Amino acid sequence: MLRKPEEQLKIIKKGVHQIIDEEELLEKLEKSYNLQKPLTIKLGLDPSAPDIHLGHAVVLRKIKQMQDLGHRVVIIIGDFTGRIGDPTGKAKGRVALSEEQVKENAETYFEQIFKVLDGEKTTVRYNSEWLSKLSFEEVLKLAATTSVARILERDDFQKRYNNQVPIGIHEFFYPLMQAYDSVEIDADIELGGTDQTFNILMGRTLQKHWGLEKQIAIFMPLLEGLDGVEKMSKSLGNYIGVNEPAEVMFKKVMEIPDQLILKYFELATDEHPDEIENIKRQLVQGANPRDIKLKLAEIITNLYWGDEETKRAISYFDTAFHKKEIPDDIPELLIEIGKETLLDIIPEIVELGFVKSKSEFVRLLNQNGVQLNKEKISEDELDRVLMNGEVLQIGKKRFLRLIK
RNA sequence: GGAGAGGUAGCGAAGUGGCUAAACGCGGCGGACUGUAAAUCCGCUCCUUCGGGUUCGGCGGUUCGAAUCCGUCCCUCUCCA
Repeated sequence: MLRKPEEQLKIIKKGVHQIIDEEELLEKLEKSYNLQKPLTIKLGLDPSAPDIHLGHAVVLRKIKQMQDLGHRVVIIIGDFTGRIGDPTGKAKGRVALSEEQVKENAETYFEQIFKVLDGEKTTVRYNSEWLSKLSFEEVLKLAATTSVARILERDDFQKRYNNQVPIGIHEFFYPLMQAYDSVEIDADIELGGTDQTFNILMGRTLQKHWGLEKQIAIFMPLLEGLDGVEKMSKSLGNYIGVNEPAEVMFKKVMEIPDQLILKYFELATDEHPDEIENIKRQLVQGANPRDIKLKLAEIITNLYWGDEETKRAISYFDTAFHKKEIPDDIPELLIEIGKETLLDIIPEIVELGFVKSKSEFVRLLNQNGVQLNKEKISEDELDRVLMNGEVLQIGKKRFLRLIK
């Protein structure tokens, strides 16, 4: 049933940034093959930010490949870690999540994750199950496995320390708690982005301490977001969410900087390496990156939304941005009788989130950023009575159809 | 416990009684250009019924007037014990 260890290794290695340690991995694969016993892959999730984006998906895709090789995944919902705060320190004093919120977030996660992973080969655990039961004595034992100097090696701590940004003592336990999860489930492999280096390696240290076989650490490259510089993250707003509507996803892929096209092919699609080589050649030979990007956007959108939705997204993109016409499939606003001018509906479009505030609307208007039926309008046209089906547009991408 | 330095818009950072809704940079948004991207240029970036209203860690005070002065509280950093 399982493929030969060497073959497995080859598949696993594709696209990864680093494996610690490759020889150990081969040994594990051999053992697993000989006993016909799948390996346990650990995937830890923070329950506070339930939006999965293409950056997360890089890791998920790799895990899926291993599932296809017959291995099993244990998802660990970090409900306990999530309850005490945020290790990045960005959201200080974050409110503790209630049990229900955690459950709710977890559900949202699953809905997204299983767009990539195989649910049949996945187990879900909550780390409060074991972490909340540790005694102070056991916590001390945990803490004694490392030193302050070692803990401060962690990138995030180091940065904050140098920038004189506070670090809570309890935050030192984050890596330890996460690492302890590996002990608890006796993980064979843990995957993560390179930003997880410290935490994942800590898992190895702890497992050794507890007399277990050390887990293999597999690091995936970080995927840059739409800005092309920072890693994709929700808080930076440069992300492409797997749950975003097909049209949005398509458009966002089209917005990535050209230099990232190949990286996206490598990390965000399941294209064969030969095909990626082929694309690289085309680019070098001077193909218009736009066309390559169109293909990329199509492949990615299709992975999450399927053929039909993807077709719709393509045609939306083509009309709205290429031909610069008004697409069919846009949000609508029902106009109440008696409030039939643009001026009248301003409060409602603010309410809708179409514009942030009335002032912003006025500003946009003065900047030639507002169009009605593809014609720029000015302040003194605000009191014209609107007709059924007219389309209000802001900038290049915001459309609203007015219905009577 | 002691000494010192700080807390200003999404972020970084000026501003030490009125000319400050608050310089400048980044980010974001709109326009031009384009390939939809990048680069570049221009504009905008608290809310508003356009009269005004609410902002500079919190609260209270001084003053005709406070981000700026005083009191108090909270928070952060550094050094010492």
